[in-house]
Amino acid sequence: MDDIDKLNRIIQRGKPLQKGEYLYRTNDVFNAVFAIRSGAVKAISISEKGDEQVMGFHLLGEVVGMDGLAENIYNNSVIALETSSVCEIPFNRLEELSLLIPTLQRHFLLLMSREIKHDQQLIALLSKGSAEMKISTLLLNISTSNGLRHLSTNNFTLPMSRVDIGNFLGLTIETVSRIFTRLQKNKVITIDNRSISITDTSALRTASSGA
Amino acid sequence: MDDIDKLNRIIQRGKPLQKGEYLYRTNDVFNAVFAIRSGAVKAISISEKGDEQVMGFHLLGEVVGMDGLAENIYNNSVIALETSSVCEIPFNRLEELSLLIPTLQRHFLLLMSREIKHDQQLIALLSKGSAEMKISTLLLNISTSNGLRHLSTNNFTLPMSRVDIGNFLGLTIETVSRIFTRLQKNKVITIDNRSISITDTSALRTASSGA
DNA sequence: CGGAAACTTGAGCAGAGTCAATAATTGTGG
DNA sequence: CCACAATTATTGACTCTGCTCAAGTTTCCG
Repeated sequence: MDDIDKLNRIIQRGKPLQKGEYLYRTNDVFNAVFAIRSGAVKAISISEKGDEQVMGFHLLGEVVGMDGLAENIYNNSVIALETSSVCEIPFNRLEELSLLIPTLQRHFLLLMSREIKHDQQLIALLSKGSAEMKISTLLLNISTSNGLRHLSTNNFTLPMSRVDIGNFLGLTIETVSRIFTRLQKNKVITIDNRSISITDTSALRTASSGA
Repeated sequence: MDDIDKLNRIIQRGKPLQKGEYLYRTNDVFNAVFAIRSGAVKAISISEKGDEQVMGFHLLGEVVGMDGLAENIYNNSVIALETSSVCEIPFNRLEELSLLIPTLQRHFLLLMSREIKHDQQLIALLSKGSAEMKISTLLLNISTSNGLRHLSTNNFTLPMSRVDIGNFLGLTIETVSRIFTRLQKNKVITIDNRSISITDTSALRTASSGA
């Protein structure tokens, strides 16, 4: 794994971001992508009318910043939801490197197309899903992501507020809250503020695909 | 423009697709992207439950098939909405070529990131928008796309059915129909089956951003 | 021409939004 | 470390947008 070695040499470990700090902002010049090493961030875009749209949450292990690649400026802003540390991967140096490591090109294409796939799943969810389906799916996604990083799939703390969840899924905070209490009443989850336990995964899975 | 020359040499002009014919299907092996030369197509994906989700419409001048690039199989299926002709751009030969034409690499990244941007606008629309906003936005998008190709921005024929529109925007066909008649009553558009005239563009723009 | 598919329109209903009041949690300065 | 303010979350009553069900009309196409 010599390639990994070379890669490691150009990665910069940045200082941790505090909650609410920006990793980058819309229209900043694109010069790096970032890997989340700990914590969690949200990506947002601002509409012409000035209101915020949450485009996604990114947890430990995920890579953000690809959205700036083509036009050389970031399309979204990314904000820390909690204290988070990120690795900066400078892109100009990465481009030099891709000449040496042909697989790297392909790797980037893969990252981008994964993003497209992810966005499209979200489109399907937003287009068809009830409030309960949306929230159940979000919980399952976080659970799955945790699984990949060897964290607990059944007990975790939500890094984002109800406002962010509602904004992301196209729901009001009241509805988000009501769905959480409903899922709890139905013994699918246990939730206390932001700490959540999935008590019946298969029921949650059923709910996420339209009871 | 020698590059364009080289490009032209590897493009294949295929036979026209008839309405309802597939350009490619989900899980087909990826080997080309396609430029729409005339007509219109829709991209769809099928959920686990077997129902169809319209992921987008692609009109004259657009490029489809990028969704297969990373994993070497197409994520979506693409179907002709009307008789359409497409150019096939074989990817393996394009890859050889990118070595000769460095700008081509960048061009592909641009196409992909444009797709991401587009998807994200759709996410914002689906997440926040009322039925009227959704439909107005769709009409404006078609109008704009026509403008780019030097077609009429104010009078055109919708290539897709109400079912497809509803499916795409997360609405029922009844709602689609009602919104059309409402926009007509408000003198924003004139619509007769699939032929549509935008009579008050600024009103339509207002409607699209939330009256 | 006739049947199927696509579209429109209406009446009633339900899921999610709005408005409003309260409770819990977090953060801050004394 | 406590008290108070600010933020965040819950819950209830009511409203409204968009869905369902149903009937009728128009368009398409063999």
